[in-house]
Amino acid sequence: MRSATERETEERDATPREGADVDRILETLVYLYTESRRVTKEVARQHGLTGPQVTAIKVLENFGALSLTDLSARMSSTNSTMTGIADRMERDGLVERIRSETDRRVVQIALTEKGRALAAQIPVASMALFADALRSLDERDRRDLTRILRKLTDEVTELLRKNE
Amino acid sequence: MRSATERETEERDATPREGADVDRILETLVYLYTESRRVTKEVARQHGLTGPQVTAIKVLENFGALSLTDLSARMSSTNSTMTGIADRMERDGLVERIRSETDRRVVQIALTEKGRALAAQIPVASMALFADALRSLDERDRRDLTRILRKLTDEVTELLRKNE
DNA sequence: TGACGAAGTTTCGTGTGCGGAATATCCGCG
DNA sequence: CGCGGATATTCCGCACACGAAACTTCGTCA
Repeated sequence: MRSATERETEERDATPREGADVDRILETLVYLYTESRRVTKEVARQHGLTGPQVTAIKVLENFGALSLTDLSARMSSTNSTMTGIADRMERDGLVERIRSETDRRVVQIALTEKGRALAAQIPVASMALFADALRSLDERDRRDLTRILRKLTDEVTELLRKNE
Repeated sequence: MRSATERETEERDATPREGADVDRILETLVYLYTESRRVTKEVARQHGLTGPQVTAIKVLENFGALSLTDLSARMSSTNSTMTGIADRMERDGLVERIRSETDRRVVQIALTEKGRALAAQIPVASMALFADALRSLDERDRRDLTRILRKLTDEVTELLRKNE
């Protein structure tokens, strides 16, 4: 398969054709992730929020006020995206921006009373559907999954480091 | 932790505190998924495309012309989203819309010559980073992961069916 | 034939999501 | 002090992403 040019590094890929199960795994993950996000959004909407807003509100509830950079890192988002989310949450009176005294570049995002009250009403942080499904796994499966995900994370980190 | 109000339905959560590993797994999955999407987008950009456009082009290469509904289903997207993606790809001469003769409601999305040529140049369908990481797993881990994901999918399907 | 509900697509409004540029501030070094 | 590189946030333009509404066409049933 592939093509004729195979000069690249091929440390792995011992048996060809094995891409089939990789494709299957990917397709399944995309399905699970997409469907979970859809449900999360639906649940959030019942509280007048969006998906990312629920995530933000729960993160802030757990960790207290965070700088915009820390908050976006926690959410695997980017600063420019987080700015918009914070804007809309500030507009709706859920959070407030507090300029740091010690470092005036930094903006702390803090829950307002209204935000805190709303956070208390929402039981799950995010991806409720996925979390429910995970809870249905037995102890052994969950350990295996954790182990495999750690390997994947290490490999991804390695690949990212290598390419930049 | 949490708070004192615990009156809610607690069918599960037999042992409290076990939500910790679920949270960890979720966080890891979100990280892996997000980072992979970022890299995919980066790779796509080197061909003048976006992430979803690469996915679409490879799906169409594999399955031939598809109706907009079928294409969006394959991509775990929605019709309204797919309309926009198709618009931009049509604008760039990668695909063309062909009205079905038998059912004039249906629009077939088909690759143009330019689109087909571009598809041939792109080796991986999508989520290249994730796929690379998956390939680094040994046989046993991959089997375990497949097994666990199947359980998760069944559970998610069940939960979705139950709630609607 | 005509009404009518169902199915396929598009349109609209809003909210992410991202990279790159612009801005403001911090820090160390001379 | 003043300069330049690094860091934090915002701004801009574009591409998703989704639900609801509008529009066209289809199938059916009276």
